[in-house]
Amino acid sequence: MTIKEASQVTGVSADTLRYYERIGLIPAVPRNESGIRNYDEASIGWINFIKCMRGAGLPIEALIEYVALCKEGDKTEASRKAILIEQRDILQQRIESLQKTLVKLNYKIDNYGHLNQEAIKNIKWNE
Amino acid sequence: MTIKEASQVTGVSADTLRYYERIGLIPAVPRNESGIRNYDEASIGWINFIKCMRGAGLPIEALIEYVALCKEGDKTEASRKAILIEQRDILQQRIESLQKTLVKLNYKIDNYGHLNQEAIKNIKWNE
DNA sequence: TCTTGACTTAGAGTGAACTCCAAGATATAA
DNA sequence: TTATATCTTGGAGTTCACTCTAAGTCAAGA
Repeated sequence: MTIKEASQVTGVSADTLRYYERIGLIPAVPRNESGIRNYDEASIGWINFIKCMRGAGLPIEALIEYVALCKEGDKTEASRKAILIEQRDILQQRIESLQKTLVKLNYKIDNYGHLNQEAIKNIKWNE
Repeated sequence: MTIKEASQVTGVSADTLRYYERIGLIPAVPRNESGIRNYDEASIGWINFIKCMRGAGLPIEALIEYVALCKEGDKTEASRKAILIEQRDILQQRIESLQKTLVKLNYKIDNYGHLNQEAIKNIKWNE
């Protein structure tokens, strides 16, 4: 699969695919004799995984480290798992924080236009 | 309250406070005779609101528009509410998407180190 | 054989959101 | 009054995560 096809399949631009590979955010993609990338199932799987993780806001740094550990083989399994757990916990906290903001926003919306502007003023945005 | 105190109270740097005011992300802060900012309760409330919204990923553009409408008075109430509703809906979708990612991440973590690597490979990251 | 189009690399450019800086005004303490 | 600290502005600089460009290679079709 060429980089163009891989881009279409994953929805990640060819430029970004090259960039991700360059910085180690996805493992090296297999090449043909003339050095042209030939994306296989595993490559596509990596791209989709990374796309999903980036979409959830996981830091590029953590993902690069994760990919690097994967390349080193089975002995890094524990460290890899630890990275995922750490990032999972951060994501969980982030979701909880967003949910609190959603509640406040809903409260503000529900009270809009009513005469109880006092209620809105009492929302504590910093908490 | 000086800009330094406002910065300490809200956790937003003085530079960022000036920047936010400059681009209209918070309404003009009252000044004393010599032009120095004197943050009052309302200013602090605005900063905390904006900080909360930005923390939840609401776009600066939408918030600038919201603030501008607020300045125009009661007649813009409906448009303001519409902005909040639109952004609330986006936030809700974002939370749902993050929750799906969290589930996948948990699944991957739970199966780490077990012999069922097949299970992990079957996670569909693009969906 | 020539053209077309897709690929390669290294490196420059971009936009968002700050963050810092210079030069000058003002305020407080010794 | 002098020193120190904090404020002001406009504008330059920084970082991140791409995104684009230039110069060149390579493969397929007319």
